[in-house]
Amino acid sequence: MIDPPDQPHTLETLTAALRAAGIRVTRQRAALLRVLAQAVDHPDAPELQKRAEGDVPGISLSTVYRTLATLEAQGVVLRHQFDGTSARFEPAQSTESGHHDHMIDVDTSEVIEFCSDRIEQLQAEIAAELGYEIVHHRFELYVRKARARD
Amino acid sequence: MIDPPDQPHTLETLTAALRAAGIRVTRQRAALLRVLAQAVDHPDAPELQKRAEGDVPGISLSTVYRTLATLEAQGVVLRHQFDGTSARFEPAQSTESGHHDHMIDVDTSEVIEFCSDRIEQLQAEIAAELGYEIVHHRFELYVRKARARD
DNA sequence: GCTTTCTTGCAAATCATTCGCAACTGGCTT
DNA sequence: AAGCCAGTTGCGAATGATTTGCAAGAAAGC
Repeated sequence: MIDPPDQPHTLETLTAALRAAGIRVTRQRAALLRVLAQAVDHPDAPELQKRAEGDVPGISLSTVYRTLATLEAQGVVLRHQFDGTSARFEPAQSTESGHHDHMIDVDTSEVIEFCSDRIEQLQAEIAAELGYEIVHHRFELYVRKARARD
Repeated sequence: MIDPPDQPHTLETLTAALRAAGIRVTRQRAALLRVLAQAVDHPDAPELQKRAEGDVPGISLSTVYRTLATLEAQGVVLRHQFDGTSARFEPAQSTESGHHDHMIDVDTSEVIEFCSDRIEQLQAEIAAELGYEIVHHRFELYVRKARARD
């Protein structure tokens, strides 16, 4: 797991950190890092492949999956498995400003991020009360745009 | 969707309700209903098949899956897709006494149910605040038994 | 009891993801 | 700058849970 940097990860600090972790920064990995850093949404593997093709024509889907697994293991990306869709990924750096959870618009599949300290607190209490400690959690709201009230 | 009964569903009221909904209560479906009603855990499809074999030797896995899909559509069972495991099922009737969420012991895969009104309330607020209404949600805590403190 | 329609069991198909393997390439070494 | 070599890639095949096509079988109404 790569240590949190003093400054937000840039592509440079990040590749350096990866190299330091004994992970080669190949063209395909660099491309995926860039594509992930630029993503404002939550793309899945085929979508990331498509976006990386600009940098590395012919990058294979297996490489995308393998790289994502590697980056996930390094704590650089987060994998989300929302209901009924393939896995979606986001850079962990977007989490640095605090943990967030997700709302999924069931009509559009759009993903909306939100934070709630109270949820975080509440779940820790619940676990503690039952004699457990939290390893990780999953909190997803499947939602639909509220109808303007009549 | 089958209406909530005046009394808790028995196998009888349930099969009657299903028949009324135009769904034939075959031997395999009856067996699965019974097995689900008796389950205190959260079995997956192959496990349900195994348990139903007592009543219906040779019941096929596809039938189990198909039946579970049918019962889910009727609101009779709930399907849970926890991380890294196959889907697990539970009778919806165990939800009648109020909604519950799940803690999954990452060491044992054991599923522990818990209720929290505050969570329910909180998530409704969060969604409303962002202009959405909740269709359903997913709240799972992946936990580990707390080490007795030294 | 008979018929119609819904169900079943089987095997084959899906679908996202992973894996084996031979060819290739970062990046340290000299 | 050239070489080495373990870590990586691309390909295609394998995986594993779940779904589906189809012909044979069985609920429930008549």
